Amino acid sequence: MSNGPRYRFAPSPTGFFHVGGARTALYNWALTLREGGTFVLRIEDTDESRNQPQWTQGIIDALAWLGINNGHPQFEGPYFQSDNAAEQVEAAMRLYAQGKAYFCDLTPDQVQERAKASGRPGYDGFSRERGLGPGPGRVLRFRVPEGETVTHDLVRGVVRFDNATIEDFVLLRGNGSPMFLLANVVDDQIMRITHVVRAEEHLPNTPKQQMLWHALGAVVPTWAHVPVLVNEQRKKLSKRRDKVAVEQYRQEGILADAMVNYLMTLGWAPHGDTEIVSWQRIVDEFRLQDVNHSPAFFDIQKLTAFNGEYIRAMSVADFIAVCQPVLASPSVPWPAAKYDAAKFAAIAELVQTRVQVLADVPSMVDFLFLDQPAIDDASWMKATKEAWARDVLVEMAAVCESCSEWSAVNLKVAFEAITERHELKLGKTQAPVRVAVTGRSVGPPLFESLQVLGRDSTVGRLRAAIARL
RNA sequence: GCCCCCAUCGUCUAGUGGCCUAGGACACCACCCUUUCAAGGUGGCGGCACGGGUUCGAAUCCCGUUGGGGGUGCCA
Repeated sequence: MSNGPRYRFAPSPTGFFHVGGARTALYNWALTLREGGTFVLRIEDTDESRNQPQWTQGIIDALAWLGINNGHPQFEGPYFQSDNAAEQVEAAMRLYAQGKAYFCDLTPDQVQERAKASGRPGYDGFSRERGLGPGPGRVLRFRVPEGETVTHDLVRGVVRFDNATIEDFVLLRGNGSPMFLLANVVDDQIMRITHVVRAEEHLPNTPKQQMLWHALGAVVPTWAHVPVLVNEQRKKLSKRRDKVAVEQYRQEGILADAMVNYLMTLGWAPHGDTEIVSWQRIVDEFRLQDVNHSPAFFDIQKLTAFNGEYIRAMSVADFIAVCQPVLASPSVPWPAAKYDAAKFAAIAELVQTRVQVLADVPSMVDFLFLDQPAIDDASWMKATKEAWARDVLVEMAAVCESCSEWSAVNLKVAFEAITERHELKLGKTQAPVRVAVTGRSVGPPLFESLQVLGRDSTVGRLRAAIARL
C-alpha cells in the first residue's frame, strides 16, 4: 500500500452523475497519479430519502469511462458511507460524553419559530445548558466553541470564520442517524484521507468540519475548494435545469478523452498555447495552486469543438471503430439489416472531418443504407428551381448508366463536361444531383458518395428524381 | 438579512510589480483553398468592473465601491 497522499471523491447517489462531479473527480485523480497517492471513492448514501442504488453503478461506470477505474492500483473503493454508521454514531457519542455536543428536543418548526421571534436566523442554542440525555426525537448538536476557525485552503489561501456566526449544527438526527457533516469527517478519518479536494459549495462546511476534526482529536486534512461550474445564467449547474449528465454526452458521441481534456480546462489551463493536451501532460502539470478562483461556464459548444479535434486526430480505423455504437443504435434511420460495414468504411474518412460528435454520423451516411433517400423538401425545391436542373439530371443519369468504370474520378470528369456544356459551375450543378441521390444539399463529397452508393442505386434515384419534377 | 468566496476579450484561460501597445483557445466576421458542407490556412473584431492608495513603475500589492456566485436543512 502506498504511503502517499490520500485523496477522495465522495459523491451522493441522488441522480445522474454530472459534469461538475466529473471535474472534481478528475482533479483528485490527476493529483493522485502525479503524487503517487491513492484515490478513494466513497458513496455518500446517508440520505435515505433521496439516494437510489441504481445511481451508484452509474457513477462507477461514468468514472471508469473517464479513465478513473477500479482496476487501477491507485484506486480504492467504492466504500459506502452507510457502512460506517456505527463508527459515526460512536464518534458522536464520544463528543457528547466529553460535553462537546448536547441533545436538543426542539423540532425543526420550533427552531424556526424561535429564530423568527428573536429575529436571528438559525438555531439559538436553546438546549445548550439543559442537560438533556439521548432520547427519541432528540438531535445531537455540536457545541460550537467561542473564537475563530482559520482554515488553510490550497486554492483559496487562508479563510477565517468567526465561530459566533456558526450555529450549533446537528450531528445525529432525531432518529439517531448521522448527518453529513459528521459522517463525512468520521469517514475521512477512518479512510486516513489527507487531502479534501471538493467543490466550492462546501467551503461554508469547512469550519464546521475542521472543528469536528479537532474535537475528535485528529489532524485536519489539507483543504482545497475548487470553483463550481455554472450555466449561461452563471448559476451553479443543476440537474433540473441544465444538461449535465455525463452519460448523456457519452451517448451523443462525446469522446472520453475530449470530455476529460475539456473538463480539466475549466478553472485551469496547461502551459503553452494549446489547450488540447494529453492526459499525461495534464497529470504532469496540474497543480491546485494554479486553479482559478472564479466559477467557470460549462460551454457545450467548446466541448463539442474539442471533440471535433479529437475525432480528426484519430486514425480512420479508430474512427470507424468508435462509430460502431452509434451506427448500430436503434435510433438510426435505416433498417439494421441494411447497414453495410464495407460501405461505411469506404466513406468514413470523408465523414471524419465533417462531424463534431458521433451522433452527427448517421445523418451523413444514411443515404447509403436507405432504399430511397429521405428527400428534404426545402433542399429539393432550391436545387431544382432552375430550368437547367432537369437537363443536368437527365444527362447525368445517362452518363451513370453508360460510363465504363464506376469511379469517383470518372464520374467527376463526365459531370464536369455536363457542367461546362451548360456554362455553369460545378458548385451549382452538383446540387440537384446531390439532393436526388442523398436527399440533402450537404454531405460528403458527391462523386465519392456516388461511387460508394453504386451504379444501380444512383441511376434509380436520378430517374426517380426526374420523374418527380 | 447574515457568513464566505470571486472579479483579464461574449466564453474558457495565460499573466504572480517592469518582457503587456495584455498572449492563446472556443464563438463570431472576412479572405484563401474548394464539387456542397466541413477540415485547413491567413487576417480581423474583442478584455484588465470602478474609485482611491502603495511604488520610479500595477492587470499584477492594499483599501473601498459596484457587480456576480456559494452557503445559510433533522440534504450531501
